[in-house]
Amino acid sequence: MELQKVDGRKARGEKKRRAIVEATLRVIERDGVAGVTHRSVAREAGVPTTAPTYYFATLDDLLIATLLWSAEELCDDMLKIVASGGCAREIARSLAKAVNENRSRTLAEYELYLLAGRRPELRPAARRWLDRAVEVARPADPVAFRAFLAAIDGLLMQGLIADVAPNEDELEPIVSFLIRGCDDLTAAPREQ
Amino acid sequence: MELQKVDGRKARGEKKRRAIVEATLRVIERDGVAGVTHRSVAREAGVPTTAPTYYFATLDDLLIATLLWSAEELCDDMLKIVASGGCAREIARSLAKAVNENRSRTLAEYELYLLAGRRPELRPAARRWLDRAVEVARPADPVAFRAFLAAIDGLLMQGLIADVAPNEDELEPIVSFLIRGCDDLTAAPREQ
DNA sequence: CAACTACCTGAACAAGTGTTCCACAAGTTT
DNA sequence: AAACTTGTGGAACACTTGTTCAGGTAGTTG
Repeated sequence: MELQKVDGRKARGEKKRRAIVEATLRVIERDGVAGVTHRSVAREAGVPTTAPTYYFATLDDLLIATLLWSAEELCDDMLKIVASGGCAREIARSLAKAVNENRSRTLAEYELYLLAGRRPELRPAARRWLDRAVEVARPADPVAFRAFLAAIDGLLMQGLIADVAPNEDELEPIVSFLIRGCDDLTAAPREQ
Repeated sequence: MELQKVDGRKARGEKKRRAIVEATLRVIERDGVAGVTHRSVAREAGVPTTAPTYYFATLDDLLIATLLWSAEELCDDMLKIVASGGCAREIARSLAKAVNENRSRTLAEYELYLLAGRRPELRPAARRWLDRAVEVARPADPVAFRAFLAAIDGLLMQGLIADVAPNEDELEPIVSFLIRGCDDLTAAPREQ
């Protein structure tokens, strides 16, 4: 009991810290990275103006913390897409969901990508889902798999700038084309 | 002579206007959309602080004008990639150039994409190269072609967040995989 | 030449920014 | 209990932002 006893103050603080990060992500989803200010985040999180400054030395630190955290969600989302049993229908469904129901989240995730392009420290986080995808899929044909991963990014981005986002029926044939040849994406290690 | 005589004042104004747009694009390439302010643009263009406001009612108008204009360059660049004679080597070379020599320009172009995601008025411009690509290529297999176009976006984006951007040798096999089946992308109807 | 017009800009303003500071509240330890 | 640590938040500061505006300047016209 005494062992895992933690300072109640720190516990509450840590909770608030996470609340601030989550509020920041909501702001990014709504208004983009440009809309992130100490005050807008504080308002969104329902904390005083100075709270974000207290928990994060600088606005940049808050942004980076938020994006690193959101990168894990990106990773999960993407892996869910990739590992949809290698079935084109499932993959197409996930992609369609990303550009429709989860549009703002997807948009936020690509803001992360872009920011990573300018800030090397964010790159490992932004790239993580790509590395993990290769790990879990163990593709028989690495080249085909890289093409597949690239196309996922492209389909999502292009889906975000379409007048009406594509649905799963439109996406399915394209996905089919991409995964033909890597019949079962997760198959490789068996015979080798 | 008298016919095409234009007010010298207006001519100078139009020139300055274009200089401001070009300066804005340079700022975007260097610091991203976030770095665009009346003052930063004015400094870059070597004009007084109020000049951008004079020529563009609002900062947003300036940003939109710049992005619409840059979208034409994006279109040209992308078409150059797509229409590299349908040869994988050429396409790979163009892609490698985009993420190396022209890295900052490519980054700026994806800022346009992302902004278009949030501002419907920018979407037609951002999408233009996709439509034009289909026009000029007249692909025999539209599905394969869409997959190819998506993969271009993905390869570029992923190239931008890599620790070391890929070179043409790494890209070539992936491109080859993508255009297999659409042997000659520009082949379909040869009836001129 | 002067009159006119259209373009241009320096100074200024209100609003919003990141951040600091300090008094104080809440929790923990001695 | 007192002494300490940690969390909290209102006021304030220096600074940057977008935008306005009145006066000035260059180009055109009579």
